[in-house]
Amino acid sequence: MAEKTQPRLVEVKGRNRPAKAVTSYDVAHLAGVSQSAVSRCFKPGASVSAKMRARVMAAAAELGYEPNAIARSLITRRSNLVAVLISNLTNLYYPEVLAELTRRFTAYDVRVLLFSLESEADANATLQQIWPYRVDGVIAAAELSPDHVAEFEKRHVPLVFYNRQLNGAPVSSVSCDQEDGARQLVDGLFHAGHRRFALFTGPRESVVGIERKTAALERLEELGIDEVPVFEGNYSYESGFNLVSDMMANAVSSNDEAPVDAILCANDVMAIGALDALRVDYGLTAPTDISVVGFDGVGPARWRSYDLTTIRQPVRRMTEAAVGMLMSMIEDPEASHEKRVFSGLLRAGTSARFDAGE
Amino acid sequence: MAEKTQPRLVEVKGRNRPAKAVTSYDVAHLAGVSQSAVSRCFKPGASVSAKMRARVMAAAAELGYEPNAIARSLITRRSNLVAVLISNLTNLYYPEVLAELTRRFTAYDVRVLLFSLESEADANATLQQIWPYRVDGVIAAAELSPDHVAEFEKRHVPLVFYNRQLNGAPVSSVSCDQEDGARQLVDGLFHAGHRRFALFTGPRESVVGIERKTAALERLEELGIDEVPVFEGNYSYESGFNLVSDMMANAVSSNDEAPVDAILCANDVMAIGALDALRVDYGLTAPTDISVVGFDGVGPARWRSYDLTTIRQPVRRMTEAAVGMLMSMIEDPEASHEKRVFSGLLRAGTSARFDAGE
DNA sequence: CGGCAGATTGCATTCGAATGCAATCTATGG
DNA sequence: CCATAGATTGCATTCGAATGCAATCTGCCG
Repeated sequence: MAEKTQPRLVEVKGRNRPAKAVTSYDVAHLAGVSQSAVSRCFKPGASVSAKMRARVMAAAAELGYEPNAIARSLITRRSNLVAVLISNLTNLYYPEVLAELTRRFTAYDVRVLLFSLESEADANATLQQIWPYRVDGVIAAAELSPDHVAEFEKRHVPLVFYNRQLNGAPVSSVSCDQEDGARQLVDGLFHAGHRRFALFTGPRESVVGIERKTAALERLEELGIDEVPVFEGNYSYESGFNLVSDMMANAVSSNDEAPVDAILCANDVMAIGALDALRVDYGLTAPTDISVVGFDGVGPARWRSYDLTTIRQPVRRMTEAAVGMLMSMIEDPEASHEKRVFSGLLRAGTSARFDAGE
Repeated sequence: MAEKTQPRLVEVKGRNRPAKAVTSYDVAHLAGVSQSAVSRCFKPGASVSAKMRARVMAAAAELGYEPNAIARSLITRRSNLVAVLISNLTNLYYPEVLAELTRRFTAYDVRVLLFSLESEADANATLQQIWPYRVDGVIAAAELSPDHVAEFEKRHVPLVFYNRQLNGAPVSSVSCDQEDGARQLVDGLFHAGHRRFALFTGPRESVVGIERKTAALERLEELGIDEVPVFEGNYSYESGFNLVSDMMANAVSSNDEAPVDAILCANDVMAIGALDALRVDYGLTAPTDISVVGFDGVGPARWRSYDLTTIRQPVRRMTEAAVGMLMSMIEDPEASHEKRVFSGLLRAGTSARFDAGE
């Protein structure tokens, strides 16, 4: 019966030619069945007799057959690929997120295409690279413009933002409650007696940074504290380090002590930079002389030299939510959008005098 | 002339159906040309008249056409995808490598499929996920067994190891000269007068770790120093931290001072952990009381609390080499294998008394 | 104006797997 | 032993772009 299939398979694909990969036709030929049978054997839940399955699998194993995902994607219109956009990978916070995301997508048998954006301008170029691959969905831990988001709509590509928003726009997102976190930090510092605050913010364009900053300032105002000096950084160690001297220079005059007693940093790495500058350049140590808090809960926040008081983002739960949300949007494109916001967990380290409870 | 093309395009693909993406047929139809013409317009260097190109591009723009990379890959047998395998992403060293790799591949118009392996056992499963996608090549910053490598050979998938080897096996690789780095560190410490060394190694299975350790021990022996206590860690901060007490407990008795005067750590993060433990638990600070050196040159090594003396891996050059090597293997599958080894650069911090020599 | 080389264009086929439909097989019941 | 419903299987087509080949067009020269 094997003779029924076309001979070209045998002739053209000897073991001497440029090494074409094994196809379902090859397997079918060897097993003496049709190509569709082979295809069905590799599709869960398809109608195949035990005998057939055994023959086909034996042949497939013998030839080392692997279904071609490219061909499959073409016909099924499902690539089983998702794109993950990350704005700047060297930010200590993202590797953990990325690792979790890939792990979870793998569980769904979905592959991750990684794109690392260096700037807003990259977004355009990156999207152009994504569309041709017909990804099933996208997770964006990077800023996208409303126009970009509209493109997703138009192309019916599910999109889930990770820690980003697009103000009122109808998009799905998973994020950490930055405002709540900022309030927790402010409250704890306030209760512990701090009254002279300073803010080290993220870069002007960072939405997350703005949320943290705004919430902190609002809360401080509610507590009757105005006139909070704000210094703009860029999430880097150096910026946290350098802002300390800016802050000191900015101080009115008081030579006797630090001009502020608590610094709220936009992220952990800046807090770490600030702590170092305070100690190295000014001989001030936390929490005795001054309090410093961060945000994110990255690994180094737990290093003993810093032991930051910070808000730990629940990365596990957030990534689980993001992946789950994207997958269900892929399954059901009609589903409506959803925003899930997770509260951060306070991690009380020793970088600040802090009083969490009532 | 548009009437010449099949009408099904018009009928089936109205604007009401489940939203199929725009295809080259749609563009061809609108422009009144053949599908092949459209295809040629999107292929650099194809034979197309200016007039034709203009018409097609106009139609394509009007419809928002994006070539389908999946379909293209099927026929060209080139997916323009590469897989990057990374053994454990949360190791501080890898995010930088990963960011560089994606950046460079992007320049070649190649997309990166990311796989993060958590253990050796994952390698099998991961490879199974890779084959169906017919990636053009793979960069492995993870251990693979000879059997795995044989699979690459068999399937003619170019493979470049990043900081891994497979003893004598004929594979391409890019790596940092671990031995040389270890020697530089030993020499510098020795010249500065250190004589009582200890080693904090990476996990037993880590090839890189073994190289660093072996080279250090050999060099020490050449310098007449035997009996070097070796403690096994796992590259983590905690392991570096904890090994300090192991080391102290292991010391003969001398209560007066540290049992060793120089610790060679397998990577920066362990060195950082060690520095913290020494300071916090034993009141010893570097470089006065003891010297600690790391390896890699990750960002936190430059943080002022640590300011590590370490070997900085030339990540830029290494990733450039890896990407270039893989791309040329893809272009020319016949090319022979190549190993490129880059020397690390000594970064002299203040975590060690150190004399780099003439 | 005829002829010819080179440039363009279209036709038809191909890549490899999935799937609707029809044909065939199997098991069951009468 | 036959009919019939349900399970299997094969056939033929499809997904969307690339490309060898042949047909057509252009421009240039004599």
